[in-house]
Amino acid sequence: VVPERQDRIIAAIRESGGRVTTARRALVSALVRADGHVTAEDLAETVQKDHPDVHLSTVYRSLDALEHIGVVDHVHLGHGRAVYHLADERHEHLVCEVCGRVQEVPDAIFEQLAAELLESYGFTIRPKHFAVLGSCRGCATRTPSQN
Amino acid sequence: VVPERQDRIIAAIRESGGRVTTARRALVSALVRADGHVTAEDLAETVQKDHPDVHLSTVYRSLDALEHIGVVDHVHLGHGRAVYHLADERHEHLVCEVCGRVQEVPDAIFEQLAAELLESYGFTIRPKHFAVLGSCRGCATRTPSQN
DNA sequence: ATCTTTGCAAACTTTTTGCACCAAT
DNA sequence: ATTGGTGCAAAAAGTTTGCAAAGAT
Repeated sequence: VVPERQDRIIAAIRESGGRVTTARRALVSALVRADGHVTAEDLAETVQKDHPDVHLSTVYRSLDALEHIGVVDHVHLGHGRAVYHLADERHEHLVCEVCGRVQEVPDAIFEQLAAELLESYGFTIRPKHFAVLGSCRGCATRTPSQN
Repeated sequence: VVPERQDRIIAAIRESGGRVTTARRALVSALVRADGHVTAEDLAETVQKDHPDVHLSTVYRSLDALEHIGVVDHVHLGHGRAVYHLADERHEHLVCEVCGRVQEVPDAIFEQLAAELLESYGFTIRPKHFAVLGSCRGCATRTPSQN
């Protein structure tokens, strides 16, 4: 178990004036146990194993609340659902358009790009918000399937 | 006018076995005249000025066809609509999360990152597919509004 | 007691699809 | 004459919202 992180998040909810409910406790637990790249629906399913009447809309609303207090971030990996993860996971996503696999890479890889965009364009990137699409090692020669 | 590009695209449609219809001609014209960053709905509106009964679904289907033959690409700039542009525009998008402004930067900026990801992870990026989010010069100090 | 959060159902937004008709080759 | 494209309406997919009831402080 990873109790510290959960407790820290629960505390953050309380500090922000939010209330700690069963649904939120379960959601935080699901987020901490998830390996990242989970959709709201994934999280809802996990939560619903123990608390079957927690509704998907509650998950969305709670994720929104957690995002507002900086605990959670979400990323659009392509078409369809967004994926959510804890904000303290400092990594980016590489999404293979051929096989669909998602790989995490350390944030540091983007530092050079960030510096260049800042110097040349005055643009400060917040890279976590979007994934980098392409093809992974095994799929490099094949054509990316349309998405 | 920019007739060469239109003609090249029309030819490409024909070469791919596709048919050159009024709707497609108008769509290609709208794409060429657009400054990039146009949604399917933007394009539909432009097309409908001259051809009011071209349906949004036709625009989607034609964009899809053009994307299949490599003429068009689309990008998700955040929540909501995707934006489409001609594939021969070699640039990326920087989207400011504060003021919403979209800035184009040359592809070359991403070469170093591409090389690093390829060497370290065997990952070949297709960067055009997603935008880089962050804050532009004027907005750098302000907090990005939640999106 | 108060004020937030919840469950539900329904709305909403963007994109896709089924189908019968039309049009390009 | 074929076969692919089109308009329309309706479905899908993902997310948001209004409301009254339930729950946390």
